[in-house]
Amino acid sequence: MDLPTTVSTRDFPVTEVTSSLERLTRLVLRLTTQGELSLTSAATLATLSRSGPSRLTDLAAHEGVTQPAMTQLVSRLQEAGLVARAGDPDDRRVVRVHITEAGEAALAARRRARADALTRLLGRLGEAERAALVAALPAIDSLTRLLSDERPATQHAL
Amino acid sequence: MDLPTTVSTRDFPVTEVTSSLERLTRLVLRLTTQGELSLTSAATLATLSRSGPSRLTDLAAHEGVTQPAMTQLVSRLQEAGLVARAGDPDDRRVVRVHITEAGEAALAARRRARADALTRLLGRLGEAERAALVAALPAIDSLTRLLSDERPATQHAL
DNA sequence: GGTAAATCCATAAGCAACTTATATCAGCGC
DNA sequence: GCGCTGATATAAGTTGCTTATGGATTTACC
Repeated sequence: MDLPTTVSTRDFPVTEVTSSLERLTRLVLRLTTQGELSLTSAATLATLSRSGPSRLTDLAAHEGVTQPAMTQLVSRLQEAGLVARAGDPDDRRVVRVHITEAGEAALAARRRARADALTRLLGRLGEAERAALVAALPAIDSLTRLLSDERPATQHAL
Repeated sequence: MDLPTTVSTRDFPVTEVTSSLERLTRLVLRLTTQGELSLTSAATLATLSRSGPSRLTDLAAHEGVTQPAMTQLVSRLQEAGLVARAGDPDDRRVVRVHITEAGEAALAARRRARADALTRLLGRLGEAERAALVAALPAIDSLTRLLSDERPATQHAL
């Protein structure tokens, strides 16, 4: 497969990218909403699994939600037995949240389910499309990074 | 830039694709929630603009939400003056929803804002990344199509 | 070292955007 | 003209956020 060797910002199909991204977003969203872990729940569990026990405020900042939202999310996860709260002996204001074994298991199960589903789908794409997808991953991650950097400052669409 | 010439399903980095897609989804979502049109609202307006007046049930099916959800969404959009309801003279059970001029304007404004924001972001990617993104668009659209085809049948993750 | 300010978390109230279950009303077959 | 189906509406409940505020504890300043 060949790519255009240069794609300037001028002739970039901005509208197409936007609508493709939105369609994809809505699908991922709808598929996620089927009674399993929400996107934010899963992301929070993943963060806890990767970074270890964290304070509520840090989690909220990391996942891009307000602190009350994270308090509620942690409460829900705690009720489900997926995380636990513990006081910090050094600073008794802070709550340290850590993932439980059940939480790790739920995270692993979710990852497995998603990987399976995606693998099945990918099998139905052509070679070229798979390759294109892999090649675009760095760009997608760059976009994500740019977006999350810009977000707090200027509130802009997309 | 060179791509791997073959990427089999076996060695495809499924986990990376999944997490990249989810990060991107959460960002698009959060950026969308800032008081403008919701994703579904915008999609509905776009459908109305493209396909003309439609019945509620058809709209609901097209956007993948339940009929009551669409009734409520249309009511909200109507209150905002972006759509209007009209009875069908031939079949007085049906309501035909059509977009208003204000609706078209809102849709255009949203598109412009998103295109601008995206253009700005894309300017900060490298040439290679932009090219990779363009090249991946067909694959992303194929994925979207596969997902929306499969969804009603098997309720699966991602 | 005692009060003021700042920081961390929780609670309250409200909202958006869904869901399921049910009601209403129009058309249609027999 | 009765009953079924089909199109929409209404009701009630849920999830996952939001802003505003309060209580507890640490930090900083005089």
